[in-house]
Amino acid sequence: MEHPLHIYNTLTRKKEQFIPLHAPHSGMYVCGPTVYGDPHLGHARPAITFDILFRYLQYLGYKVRYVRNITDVGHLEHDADAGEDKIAKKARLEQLEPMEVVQYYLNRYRDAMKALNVLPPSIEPHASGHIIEQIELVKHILDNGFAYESEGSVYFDVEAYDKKHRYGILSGRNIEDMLNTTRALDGQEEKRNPIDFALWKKAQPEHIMRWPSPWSDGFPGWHCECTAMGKKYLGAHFDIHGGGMDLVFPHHECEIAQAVASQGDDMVRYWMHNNMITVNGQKMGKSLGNFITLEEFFTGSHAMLAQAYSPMTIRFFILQAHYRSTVDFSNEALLAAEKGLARLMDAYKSLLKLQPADVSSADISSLRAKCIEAMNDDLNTPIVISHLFDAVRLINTAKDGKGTFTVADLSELRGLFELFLFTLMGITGEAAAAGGGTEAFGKAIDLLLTIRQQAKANKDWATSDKIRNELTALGFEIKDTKDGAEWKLAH
RNA sequence: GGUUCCUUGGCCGAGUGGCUAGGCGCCGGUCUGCAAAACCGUUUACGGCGGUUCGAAUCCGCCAGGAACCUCCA
Repeated sequence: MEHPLHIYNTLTRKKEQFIPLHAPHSGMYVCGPTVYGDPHLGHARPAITFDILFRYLQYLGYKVRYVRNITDVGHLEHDADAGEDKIAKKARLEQLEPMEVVQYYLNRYRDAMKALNVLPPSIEPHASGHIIEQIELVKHILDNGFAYESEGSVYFDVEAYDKKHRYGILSGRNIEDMLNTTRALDGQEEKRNPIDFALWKKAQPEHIMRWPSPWSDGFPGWHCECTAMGKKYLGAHFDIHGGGMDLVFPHHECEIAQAVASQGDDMVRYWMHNNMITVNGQKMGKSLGNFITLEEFFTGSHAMLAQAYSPMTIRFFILQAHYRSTVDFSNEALLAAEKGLARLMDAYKSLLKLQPADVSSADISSLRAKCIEAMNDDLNTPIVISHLFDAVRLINTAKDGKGTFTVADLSELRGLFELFLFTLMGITGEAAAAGGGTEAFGKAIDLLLTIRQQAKANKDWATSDKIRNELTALGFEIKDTKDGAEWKLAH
């Protein structure tokens, strides 16, 4: 590789060259969803970001194990439902088994990810399926003197830990500041220190998701699952841990503390975080209630949406911003993404029809290297896309008869689109136009357009416009070109 | 209050010292029976005030505004 991959490491706040611990193998762990609600646009960001990384690492030749967990236990509520977790609360409200709720929303999540063409990870471990591993983790931390038992619960002793290591290394905090700013949480009176966090929580009598442990019938604290499952599937040291920026503190900070407290050092070499999707400048999220679910985007069924947006539009919209920047949702921005993507796809289709010539009128040899360079620069997909648009201009010029390409250059251009747009950025081809489109169906449309062509030749504008207008009304887009008419289904 | 970070043209969004980012939109032109599409061209930038430098959107300081995290969150 002439340009090695560099990724931004939150821990060092620098771009660093990616050097896997055990090439050609590479391991990545990404915090997945808590499955207690429909997936919204915010969930698409990390899924797509790390999907790009997953695809690119494979392209570079690594054998990647990608672990993305399913959080289906833990996550304490902060209000009066002391000790009751979100899954259990939802279950009781809906009179469903907790695992029924989990399965329902997990299915919904997977459907949405599939629509977005997010590749399934190598392993999707459930927190509830790894209670034993989490209990083992807590035991190690206790044995090493960095935790204490209190009233059947186990808490991480942040102060003891901070004397030997440093708590706050990832988020840049120090415990003096945190001592002054930590709010009063449930179970506070059981803790030695307000900033201590739960490793194991004793379950209240009404709490239905519970497991036996040496300390009580209860459930693991909410940071344990990632530490335990990361170690189980990727080993005590692995390459990449990713997630949303909102997880840096406390979640990932606590994961580091747990790893160091249990095994002496952190498991993770590179910490990567995607930024948030915002609405009117504010984070789109469950707690603010300002989220739009992915299904609502796909169907257009939300008051804030001017129309439906296809999964590929959503994907392209997200990839047009760098993953470490916030991206602000608006109909205007989504519409622009939709049109831009259509332009890209149209150019690709035109490319397939271009006839080769003896010479090329434009030099395209640098495009591939530029795209690779952008990918290597911390997965800069907006730059990759801008280079593809450069190619679009050249293709369209040739289509207009004002330029030519050799066989080799046509094949290079095709390869460019196929590699960067389809394989690496995961844009799928005929997603929008494919609906019900069979060969015979297409031929029928072609027949109508042939009739229209004959009418035009006879200057029978009434007939030709009637065919075009009625096809348009039925949802087709008709384009007249030099070589006859083209059509496609408008979403 | 603390920690981290952001402020680019009508909109979105790249860009860490000098070279046209790109997309969408607008306007003009080419093409077209008309339109759409396509192509060409044009236009509007780097929150404010200072400083460093031959030169700053890019580095430093101050000010203004905003965000994330400090409670579950992607």
